[in-house]
This record gives sequence, structure tokens and C-alpha cells, in this order.
Amino acid sequence: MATRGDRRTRQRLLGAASELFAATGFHGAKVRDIARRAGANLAAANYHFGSKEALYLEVLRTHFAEIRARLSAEARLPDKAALARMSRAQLEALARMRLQTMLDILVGPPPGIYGRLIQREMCDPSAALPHIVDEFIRPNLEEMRLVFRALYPSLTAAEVDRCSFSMVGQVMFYHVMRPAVLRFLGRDEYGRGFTRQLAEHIFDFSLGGMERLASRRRRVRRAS
Amino acid sequence: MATRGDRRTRQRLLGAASELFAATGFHGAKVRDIARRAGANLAAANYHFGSKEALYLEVLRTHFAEIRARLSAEARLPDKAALARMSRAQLEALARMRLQTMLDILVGPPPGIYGRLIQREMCDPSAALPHIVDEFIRPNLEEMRLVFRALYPSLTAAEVDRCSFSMVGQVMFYHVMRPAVLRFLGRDEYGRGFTRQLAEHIFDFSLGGMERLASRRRRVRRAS
DNA sequence: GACTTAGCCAAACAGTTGTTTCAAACAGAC
DNA sequence: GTCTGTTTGAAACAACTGTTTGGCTAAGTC
Repeated sequence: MATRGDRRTRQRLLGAASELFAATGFHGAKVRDIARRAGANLAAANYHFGSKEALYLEVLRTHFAEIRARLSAEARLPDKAALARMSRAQLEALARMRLQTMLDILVGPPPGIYGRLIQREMCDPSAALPHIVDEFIRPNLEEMRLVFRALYPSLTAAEVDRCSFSMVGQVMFYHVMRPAVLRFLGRDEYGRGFTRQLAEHIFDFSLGGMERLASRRRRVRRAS
Repeated sequence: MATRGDRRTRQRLLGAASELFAATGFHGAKVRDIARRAGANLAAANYHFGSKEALYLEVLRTHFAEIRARLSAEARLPDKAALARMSRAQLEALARMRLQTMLDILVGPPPGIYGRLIQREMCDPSAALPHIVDEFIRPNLEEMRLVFRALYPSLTAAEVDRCSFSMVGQVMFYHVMRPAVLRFLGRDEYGRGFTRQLAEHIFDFSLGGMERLASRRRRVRRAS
């Protein structure tokens, strides 16, 4: 083992690559810049990861494995039976908390690195896309399903899914369209209490939406 | 004027550049590929536009000027006075129609070029961002404002804006996150009647959301 | 001490990319 | 026809980029 570098070079490369890939994308981030930011030699990236693409995939796998672990640990959902016993107020509080977490991760502040990586992956999907969907998106949506189904039992499975997408969509909007929204609002960044105010709006808006769908379903019986 | 090309070379370059910039982004699209697809010489791009970046900006300005004209012509909104005289059902039909138009443009099928360009511009904003916001996003949102305000007069201006964002956000979600949603759903493309079904869901969901906000506002008086 | 191995570095390599150059081709004015 | 300004084409250019090479150091093994 060499002791030349004070920190593990591989780790520093991963960190630098994460930031640059998130900031400028796969094509925009240059191996030389990554190496420079990591305080490593140009050849180090290829030595440790084999190729630029392999480094990129490793960045994605590392980050989304980590955030999955974090979410599982921090915001563990009660099991289905416990969920069924919860009061309406408790369920709503649970949904509200998960919404706030999503906003914190995706919208910030600070602007999250996961959101940036996902956004770029949606522009130019790589081999890591299935991993991101399965490790990050699917578990989150499954848990939202459970909560929403407990809150509005009259909704069909497809309706619950669409409602989950509607709620996540509102959150993603402020992340993905940040430059446009900021210019539209005439600001240069989302303020301090912005996400909290946003959480309140999205929560109320979404609950109203689901309520309407649930009650409409109860009232009128429609074909498909 | 040369007649060598059967079509104006400049126009063909613009078309080819649009497709490639939308498909692979500014960095991903190569001038050589654009020229080849346009059936033009490599030097033609620089001759007609000066540089790759100028070509990119011209692509954006052209497209968003065109779509603005199209929207103004096709989906002209009644003026404020006429709007005030409309019945609730008429206003709702108006909102529903605009929603369907947004879905057609952004989600497709076919997957729209405007959505792709916007998405990439949000990843790496260029000098054309202000143009896009002012020519495409702002006019659309202003008109949604008018309709929503007429539908729910008790909402504040800030609330109406947030509701507009909530509705647009749901639409954008299916465009921006398309690869993830498709994988989540286990399909390889949105089906035929998908956007129509989506329009119905988003419309009901959003109306429920606004209703809840409006009625909550009427019932309880809250501090900020 | 001799040998092996992992980590790191400077340099070089081969391919690509945006841009420029300069001559040829062309249309229209005369 | 000649002349002029515009458009096109082939080639070259200079800079950049991902990757490879060969050698160096330091630690571990015998």
C-alpha cells in the first residue's frame, strides 16, 4: 500500500466525480477536471475504475445505495398492520413528513446531488437507470402507496399510483425547473422557508386532490 | 444565391440541429453529425451561424418563437371581462383543454421536441433561458392564472401561482421522468390513450386540490 | 536482501471536435 | 460574355479528451 496520498485516492476521486458529474453531466465532466479536483493524477481514474463510464456508474451506484440505506434507517415505515391501526391524523402526519423529506433531498437547500444526478440520468439514461429506479424510486413509491391506500381505501391501485406520481411530480417540478421557476419568480434562489411553505401547499393540494377522487369514485360509477 | 442544395441549407441545418440537440444535448451533438444529417458540408454550420453555440441559440429561439405563435393562434384565451362572465362549467372546460394541450406538447405521443429542449436547458441553462421563460412559460402561466382566479376567487395570488405550478408539475413529471416511469410501469412507451387518461386524472386531482385550498381559506384564518 | 505487488505519476498516444482557410461553383447584374 | 458577392466543399489546424504506457516509490513476503 502506498502512503503518498493522505486520503484514499479512490474515495477522493469518487467525491470529485460525483460533484462534477452532477454539475456538468457525463459529457461535460472531464476526467482531467475530476482528477485535478481530487488532487490525483490523470491516470488514477482509469487505474481505480477502469474507464470514465465505469467511474460514472460507480458514482451512481454508490450514491443511491447510500441514500436508500439512509431512508430505510431514518424514515422507516410502520408495517401494513400497524398502518391499518393508525388514525387519520397519524397517517396524514406520516405523509407530511415523507413529503418534507423528499423536498429536503431534492429541492434543498442546499440543492441536492441526488436530484441533479437523477435529472441527468433522465436526459441520457445509462446502465445505472434500472438501479436508480429499483433502489430509490420504487421503494419510495411503494411506501407512498401504502400510506395513501390507508388514507383513501376507496381508490383503486391505479388511482393510488397516479396520486403518488401527482405528489412527487409537484416536488420534482421545483427541482427540475429550478432555473425557470427562479427567473419566473424574479429571485436568484429559493429562500429559507421556501421548502416548508411548499410542503404545506403540496400537502394540502394533494390531499384535496385525493379526497375529490375518492369521493367522486364513491358517487359515480364510471366505465374504465 | 447558390442552388446546389434542393432546400435551403440553412433551414436543413436548423432542422437537423434541433433534432440532435434535443436528442443528445449541446455537448453530445457534434457539428459533423448535424452537417451530415442536413446533407451539408461541415463548414456550412459555421458559415451560416458563426459557431456551434450560436446555432444552438438560434434553434431555441426559432422553436420557442414558433410555438408561442402557435399557442397564441390555436388556444387564444378570452379576455378578462369575457372570462368573468363565463360559467363554472365553461371555465373548467377551458382549463381541461389547456391541460390536454400541455400534455400533447410535452408528453406526446410523439415525444415533443420542446420538452426535450426545455429539459436540457434546465440541466445546463444557456443564454436562451430568459427567452424560453418569457416567450413560453410565462405567457402560459399567466393564462392559467386568469382561469384559476376566475374559478376560485378566494385564493390569493401566491396560492394561484402555486396551484399553477402544481398542475404543470404533474404534467412535466411524466415528461421529465419518462424513462423512470416507463420502467416503473414495466412498459416501453406510454400507450395510445395514456395522455387522455392522464389529463382526466390531473384535472380532477388539481381541481380537488384547489377546492380544498379555497374552502380551507374560507373556513380558517391563519397567520402567514 | 531479493522479489512481488499496489498505488501513483509524467508523458505520450490516438481519436475526436470546433473552427478556419482557400479555392471552386454558382446566381444575378451589367 | 465579364464581374461581383454569396454559398459550398475538401482539407488542414489547433486544441481537447479518454486511455495507455513504462517507470517510480513504498510496503509486504519470503
